[in-house]
Parts: sequence; structure tokens; C-alpha cells
Amino acid sequence: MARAATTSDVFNAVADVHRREILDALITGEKPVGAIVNDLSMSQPQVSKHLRVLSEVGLVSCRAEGRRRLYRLEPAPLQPMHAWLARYEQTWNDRLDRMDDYVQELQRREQAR
Amino acid sequence: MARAATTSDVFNAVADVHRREILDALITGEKPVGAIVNDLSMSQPQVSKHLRVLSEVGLVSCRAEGRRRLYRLEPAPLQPMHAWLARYEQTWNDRLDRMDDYVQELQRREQAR
DNA sequence: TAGACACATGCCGATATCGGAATATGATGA
DNA sequence: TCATCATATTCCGATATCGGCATGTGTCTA
Repeated sequence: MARAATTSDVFNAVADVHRREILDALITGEKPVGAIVNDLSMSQPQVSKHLRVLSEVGLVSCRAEGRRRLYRLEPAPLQPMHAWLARYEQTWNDRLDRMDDYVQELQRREQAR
Repeated sequence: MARAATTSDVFNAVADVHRREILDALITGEKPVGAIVNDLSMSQPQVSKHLRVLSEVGLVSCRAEGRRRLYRLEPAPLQPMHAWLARYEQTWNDRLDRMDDYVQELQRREQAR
């Protein structure tokens, strides 16, 4: 049985350091495979395989340009991860709450004026 | 070589659905192993092993009470995950930015008064 | 002290993962 | 058309993961 298929679960897709590095590399914009291979000094097949996994969970999309393939970051599937995390990040929640309070306070003063 | 040790990397620790469920179960407060076993209907050894992994990355702490062991959630190690994710959650960033702008706008009006 | 309870650990088999090496595919250009 | 470049795929071995089952460890209670 082992663990949930890496190809169907975003949490698993992102569990691998190299795949995270690839995503990081794509933040600045779409890139051909070769560029990623260079930037991260990983083997070309290795990068291709990781890109396949990322593609299967929807974290990257692909566009052909001549004999090159330009991969682009698709951050949307990360949203569920963020949603799950949000329940745990007390600090972050506190900050947002305080911020909300602050905004409402300012609004009250604004109206009372 | 395979993937980075599940015991050293928070991303990996959290990659398993069952471990996420255990963390979810601990959100409401510390619980003995038996309670988790009941709530999630997993086998006792299975829960114990997952708790061990979570414990090794620091996501749970343990306290002995008689012959029971109370496990408690320790969300701090999730912070790096959140930090990593933040770079990708455009929507979320936008919202915070707008909020910051709004606050500054209100402050300006406040001062100009 | 013996037995019951709560939990941890060890061993095992099935399966998945990852990386390397070699090779296939497909577009370009001479 | 043939060679070359860019990328994808296949095959393989080493290793890790996960769950089940059996058993070990430690604590309470009769």
C-alpha cells in the first residue's frame, strides 16, 4: 500500500526537495527544461520526470515552442495546502485577527467623526 | 536514494494523509493515543508509528499521565512550510497587500484630520 | 505479586520512490 | 533526407514507506 500516489496528491508532489526547487525556479516565469537543468544542476531525465509529476497534479503547465518545451508555474493547486496550514498557523491567524480588529477600530472612528 | 527521510523533513511528515488526520485530531487539544485510535479508526500500532514520525519532526510533544500518553500539537515546525507557500499564493498576498494599503489609507486620513 | 490495561517496538511483505544509464521521440537545419 | 538538438520514456537497482501481526515495556489494580 505504502503512501498515497505522489501523482494525485499535492502534498506528496511537493514533499520532494527537488520538485520544490523546480517550482522555485519557475517563479520568475516560464522556462525550458534545459534552463532548469542548468540552474539546478540536475540530470535532464531527472528534471523531466519531476516535471511530469508536477504536471500531473497541475502545478505546472507546458507549452511547446519549436523543439523546446516551456514550463510555467500553476500555483492554484497549492491553495488546499494553504487552507490546511492556515488552521495551524496561530501566529499568522493572530496577526490577521489583530489586523481585522485594527481596521474595524479605524472604521468606527471614521464613522464617529 | 529515494526521497528525503520522512523523519527529518516536515514536508514529508505531512505528506501522509493519516498523519495529517492525526494532527487535525489534535487541534482541539492534547489526547491519549487511544482516543486517536478511536476517532480515526486506525490500528493502534499504526497510530503509534505515525506519532513517532510526527514527534521526530517536532510536530507533536508527549506527556505521560499514568499509563497513558497524552500527545499535544506543536504547530511551530509548520511555519517553514507556510513561508514557502506564501511565495506562491498570489491571491493571498494580494489580499494582504490590499489590506495593508487600506490600513495606511485610513491612517493617512486619520492624521490629516 | 499476578493480571489487565495503554502504548511502543520489531519483523515482515507488498509496493512506491528516486536516480542513473540508455534509448526513443520529435523538431530543426544543412 | 540525415544529423543534431531538446526533451521524454523505459528499464533497472537500491532503498524507503506503510500496514499488519506479534510481542515487548511500563503502569495500575485486585
